[in-house]
Amino acid sequence: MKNQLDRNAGNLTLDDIADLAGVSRSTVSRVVNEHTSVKKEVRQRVLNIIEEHHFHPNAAARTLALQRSWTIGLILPHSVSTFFTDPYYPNLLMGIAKACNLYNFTLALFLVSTKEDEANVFSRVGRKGFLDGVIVQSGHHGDQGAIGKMVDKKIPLVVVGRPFRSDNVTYVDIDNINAAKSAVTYLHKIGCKRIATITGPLDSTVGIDRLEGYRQAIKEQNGQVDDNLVVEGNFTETGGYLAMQKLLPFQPDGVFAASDVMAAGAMKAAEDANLSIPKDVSFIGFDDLPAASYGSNQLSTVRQKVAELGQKSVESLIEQIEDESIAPRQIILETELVIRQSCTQLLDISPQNIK
Amino acid sequence: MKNQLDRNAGNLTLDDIADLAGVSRSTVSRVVNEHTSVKKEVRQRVLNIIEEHHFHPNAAARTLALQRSWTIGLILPHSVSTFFTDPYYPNLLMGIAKACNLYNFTLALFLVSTKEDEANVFSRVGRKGFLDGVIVQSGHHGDQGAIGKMVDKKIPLVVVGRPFRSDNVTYVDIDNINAAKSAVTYLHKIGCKRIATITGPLDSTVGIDRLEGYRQAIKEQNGQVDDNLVVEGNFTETGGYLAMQKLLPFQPDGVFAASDVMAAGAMKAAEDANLSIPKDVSFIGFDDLPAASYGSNQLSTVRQKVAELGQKSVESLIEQIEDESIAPRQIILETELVIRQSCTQLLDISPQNIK
DNA sequence: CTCATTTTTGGAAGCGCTTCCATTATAGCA
DNA sequence: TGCTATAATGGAAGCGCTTCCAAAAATGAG
Repeated sequence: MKNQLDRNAGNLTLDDIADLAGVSRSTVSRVVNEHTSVKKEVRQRVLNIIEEHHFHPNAAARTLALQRSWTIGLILPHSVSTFFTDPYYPNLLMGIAKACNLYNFTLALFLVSTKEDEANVFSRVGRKGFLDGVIVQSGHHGDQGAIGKMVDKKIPLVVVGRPFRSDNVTYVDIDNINAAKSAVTYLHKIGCKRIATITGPLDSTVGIDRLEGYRQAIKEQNGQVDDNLVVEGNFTETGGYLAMQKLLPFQPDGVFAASDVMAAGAMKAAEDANLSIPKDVSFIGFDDLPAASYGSNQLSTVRQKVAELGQKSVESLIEQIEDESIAPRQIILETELVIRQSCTQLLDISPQNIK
Repeated sequence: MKNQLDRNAGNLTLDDIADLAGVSRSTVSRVVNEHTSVKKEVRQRVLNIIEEHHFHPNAAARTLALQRSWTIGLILPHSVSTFFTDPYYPNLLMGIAKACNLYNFTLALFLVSTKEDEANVFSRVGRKGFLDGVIVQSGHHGDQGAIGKMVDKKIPLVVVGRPFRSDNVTYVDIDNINAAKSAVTYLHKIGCKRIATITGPLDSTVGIDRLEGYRQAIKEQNGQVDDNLVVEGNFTETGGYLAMQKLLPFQPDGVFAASDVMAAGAMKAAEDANLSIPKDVSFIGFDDLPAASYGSNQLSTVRQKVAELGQKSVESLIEQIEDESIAPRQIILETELVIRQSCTQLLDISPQNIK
């Protein structure tokens, strides 16, 4: 034992500690795991030695014995362009990472861009003794495969954002349709007659739902949806800029963009075309990024608490990990319409005018 | 065995596969690990069964036996404000994640904000059987503790960004001093007489080094450093905006900002003060974010390849993991001055004018 | 058709931990 | 003081894998 000890100092095992404390391996294990059945003095003695030698039980051995790794996976199937361009992801990541810290879980991050990545990642994620559960950022058609596999393998799973096939899957999301609807309705109330929208990618549920909200709002105000006023964007600033350029010939006086980042691009395009905001055209974005709220032309937006989305998904996942029999459920978070200078002001802001 | 098999279908072990194939556990292990000493037909038979049952060896057991987890940790000691505000982090993350995919490593992400997090995270990171090595994003004084501990514990380590105490530590960085110097020198060459700088936080090596580059450039052009023209920023857009407001009274005609994000804020402030860019004041940023290069007022900048920084750090870490005797070394990546419309043009762009 | 080599294979130990079960020490009660 | 009930401990098996070592099978040379 001493031998072992010398051989790789600073790399003790339970046995080493047991020797040092003059007790058995089992007892040390009990101390580490806070079992009550250890005599006070013994417990203290062992604890001291552990402290003194900075002992940490080997993670792999623990995982093997307990079939629990205290690690959760986060799969971000990112279309490269938006990951480092739209603060949505970093925000989500922060929320998730913080929650992991809080509950003492480790976060394994998988950024998936190619088909190859996907196969690769899945072969690792599917492996036992590695992850206790998985969070998938979803919304694209392409994710269905991955999600299906998790469900089949009965790996505890939470999806962020409504997936295309949402039966039998726990997911966390906001009510995109109504959130979008309220923004467009607001534009109508302040007098916009030609309200345009720059949508998200229409192969994603977010894109589809926010457009649906726009449609519903227009129809409810007895309007016709004019296809010229609907342009598909891709959640990038450049995309917003280009989309706005397409819209300009049709002279919109209000624009609902499906993300703040696209709204920022669109506003630049409007300014470059010498339009004045909000006099000539009002803007509402979506997300409420920090950057939206300073400088001139502060952006009106639909606030969603992305970090909270992340936190809830972690919490819900942990629940599943701890009780595998929990039934799939949906968690829908609140959003809030935040009006700033990018919209002409509504004079009478009584409640019935806003919703 | 059959019993075992039924009990939890889809969760086979080596033994199960061995039974199914009519060979021993050892043989299956050899097949999985691609040892050559298995007879062709046997290997194929085993492979088929593995395929058929979607067998993946248990990760924890493997880690325990081999003392290798194929997982690396990334510690981002983020000051909350900049993580989801400056695309630097997402970019770095992307580079690292991609490299991990490439080499079939898993990435464990630790976002550290509070002291409590730090202790917490370290107790997990320091544990054996969990991570093969660690990448730390550094540059702040606060990181020294964490870095020191890794070094003490002999955990393979790569630091991104020059740490304050860089002896005995492998790190990956760019030459911030010279990069900043070349930007400021360029401003001088195009005729700016009152060149200001918005620095990064001055408790970070990036902040310090880029300021040092500014200083050196000014001095080399026989200038005096005017303290009124040096304002500390915090790598946020709002920070850039506020810093520029402080600079305006001193009428700078050229501004070097230590990040694109701050430059964007600063330009907004200039525009809000009715200055014209680049006629009244030229700007150079740092990073070359995608957003820098579109719309009006395209930003000149020092391009650094952040994703590559990430990739190199992974590669260097893997080298250390595979050969623990490798000596600490520094890897310095190239930067490039990219001139766009935010600077008045230099008519004669012959090489000697640029550097 | 032997016998010595070389390939292939199976058995068993070991990676470091948890936990069941049996055993010993302690306490409680008559 | 002796006996039972309880608290505290140690031993051993097991989590699922790799790999050393020895045994068995296949090969080739004489």
